[in-house]
Amino acid sequence: TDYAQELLDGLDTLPGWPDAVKTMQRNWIGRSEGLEIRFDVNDADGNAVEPVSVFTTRPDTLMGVTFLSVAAEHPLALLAAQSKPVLADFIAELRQGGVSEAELETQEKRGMDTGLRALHPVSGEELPVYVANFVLMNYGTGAVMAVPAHDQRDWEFAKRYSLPIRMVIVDRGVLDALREIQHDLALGAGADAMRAALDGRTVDTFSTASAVQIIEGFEQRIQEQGAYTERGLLVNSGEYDGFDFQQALDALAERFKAHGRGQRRVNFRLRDWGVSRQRYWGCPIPVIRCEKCGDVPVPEEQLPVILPEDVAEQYSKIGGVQSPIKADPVWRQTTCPTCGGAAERETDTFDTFMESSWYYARYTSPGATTQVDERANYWLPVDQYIGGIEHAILHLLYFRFYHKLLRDEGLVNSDEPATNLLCQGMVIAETFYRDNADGSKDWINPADVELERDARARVIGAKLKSDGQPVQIGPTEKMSKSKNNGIDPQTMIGKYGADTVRLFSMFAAPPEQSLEWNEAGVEGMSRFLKRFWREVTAHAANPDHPSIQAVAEGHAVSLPLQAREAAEDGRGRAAETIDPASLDPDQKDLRRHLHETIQKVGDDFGRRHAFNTAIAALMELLNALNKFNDQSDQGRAVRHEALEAMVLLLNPVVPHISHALWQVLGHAATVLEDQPWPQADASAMVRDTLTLAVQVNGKLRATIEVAANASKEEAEALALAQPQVAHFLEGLRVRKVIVVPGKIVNIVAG
RNA sequence: GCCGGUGUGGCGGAAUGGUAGACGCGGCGGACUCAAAAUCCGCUGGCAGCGAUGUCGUGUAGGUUCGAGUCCUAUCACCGGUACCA
Repeated sequence: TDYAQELLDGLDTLPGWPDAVKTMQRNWIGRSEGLEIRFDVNDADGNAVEPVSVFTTRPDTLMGVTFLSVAAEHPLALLAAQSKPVLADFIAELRQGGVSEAELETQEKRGMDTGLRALHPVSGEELPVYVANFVLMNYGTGAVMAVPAHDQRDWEFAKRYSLPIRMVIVDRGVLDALREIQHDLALGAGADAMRAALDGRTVDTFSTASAVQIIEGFEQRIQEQGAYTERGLLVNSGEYDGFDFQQALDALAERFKAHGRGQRRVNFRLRDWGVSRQRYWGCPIPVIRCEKCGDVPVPEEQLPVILPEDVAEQYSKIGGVQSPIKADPVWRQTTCPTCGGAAERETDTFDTFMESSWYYARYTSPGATTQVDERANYWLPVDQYIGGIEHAILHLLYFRFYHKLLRDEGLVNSDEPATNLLCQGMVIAETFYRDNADGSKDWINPADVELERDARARVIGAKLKSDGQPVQIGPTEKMSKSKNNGIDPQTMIGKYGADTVRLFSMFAAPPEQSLEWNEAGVEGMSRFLKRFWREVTAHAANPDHPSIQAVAEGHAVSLPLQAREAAEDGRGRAAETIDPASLDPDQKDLRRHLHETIQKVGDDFGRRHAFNTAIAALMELLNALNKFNDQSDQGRAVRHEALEAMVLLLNPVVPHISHALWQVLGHAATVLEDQPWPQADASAMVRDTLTLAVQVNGKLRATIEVAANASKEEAEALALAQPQVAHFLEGLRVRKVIVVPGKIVNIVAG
């Protein structure tokens, strides 16, 4: 918690982290500002006992406090329980229950009166003190001031135990109504002071009767339907009437400071990290307990402390649910490193997050004899960290916290452990099963199942390949042994090759989404790579292809057969160069398509991390190349440029095939990885004409081709001249035409 | 409960306020083949229509906008986290 503020502020220095993760961490750290206020407390006989402090973010509701709630472990609860057995039983019962936040928050609100009475710090009124199951000892002070009119949880509690609900916050309309009544009263009584309360305004919006109605309606809603939790204006609060939130906060902070009864305070939801776990696996906490010397760290030369390995045997003796090293009477026995007397080892182990919090730093310093060495500062922070979104809070917060610890120990010199974070999804797959007679299920691997479809290609059933009998279709879920829906990547790699499997993994979904495994999809990727291979080798087999040069230079590269034959015929000649000015429209189109693809792939890989759309763009380009049968010199030159660029663009995803094809394209002497990343040529992307969508009242009615430099007026005139447009404008008057250059013409008519 | 996310054809998904369904899978039809596989070509959101085309359509209900899958409000379902699963 000492690092809470820094962990919060550090999030603003991480533009490369997903906003969802940063938002979750901010909420988890949960910084809130408010007041800590001390309430004096009397016992049932009216004698003063220890006072209680509460933390509140809503001091403006102070005059609406009708009781106090404390956690079951709170000292006041324990004090009251001493003389009240039924309360002691209740507290014991609450401690039995679950401790997780989800359990505490969803269970029914329950409580019990302690019999103690807190004194309101402003009014002096006596307020009951309840033990409540929803108050947590480790947040704030373990005690809260309950304002049922303006806090929904307190409201539910008050309803259940018939405690008063006192309205002290209203919206502007209600306050005005209240003032109207006071104004009327003041006139009747002739009291100038009341007139002053109106801030000099003349209020005649309300009659007294309607004002009463407004106030009663507001109050009734609170009493019957639930708390009003918005910030508003204070009423029923004596000298603070009419104040807004900030005024009330400032006034009360001042007042309590003067009386030594409270102060402004920043509170964090974040709790300290309890690093011990009562279980066997995990690193033993290297501490020895000595009756004489207390807790003594295990000396460095005795590290690491090794877990016993005969636990299976031990376990059968122990039974039950205890950690084997806790139950083992022998393992713990040792001697005290300080006094040499008999002592016992700590039997708790570390939370496994202890190791996952700094492994990345240790990885920079293999073989180091200290935790990390100077290599850490060369490599860190991590440029690109990748992990599942399920780690958004715990691991990724411990990770950041630990880095700051390492920094404060002088082991690293950066503030944050990773510059960029990508949260990837899980791999999921379909599930299939058969019901057994005893109600259990036999899960069947998707690879053994064949799907049945109706005429519309919808899946209507599934059957086991081996016996042809039907199986049930289950949900698509995270791959697991228990659901038998796992696919061994090695089997897939053996069948289709590593490139194909990688390509599918990148294509099936954006990385942050879950990826649905589907063998037919993998086959599709295999088809794409085969088509690409054929496209390149067919191009290379052309007698005019530059790869011939490679053989001529004596490089014994493994060219595809056709290319090799062409090469050995000695028919090679130098590559044609592209003359952009002499390209025909189809050649220009292909070249523009190529350079637009280069731009898109670069952006998708580098900025958007949208590998799936980058691959889709390359598939489109291959489809275009496939239709491009131009065998002229310039046609081949354009194709050659496109194929080389595609090989380079695909290299990060399919390194093996692209490495081979790079050689096929005539680069026997160079390595693909040494080549610069392709750059889009702006001049190749220039368009002569653009296609605009034409809408009438927001609905698409036609498309038009306009010159790239056409004016808005020209586009508008052409749009209005379309027969389809005229048809839909019949009987209507054109009111407005919106032209968005390069995109759309929208005709608004009515 | 609270915090974060997701919801689009038969399926995975695309669309960075401007032509919804790119690309892939599946399906249908055709070519090649003695045949099958592989490969290639064409079609493929629903409804109506021979067709041109029209119309509906992005969980649900509203709203903002000339224009909304995209922004806002409410709501439903599902997924992740909720501090001892890691």
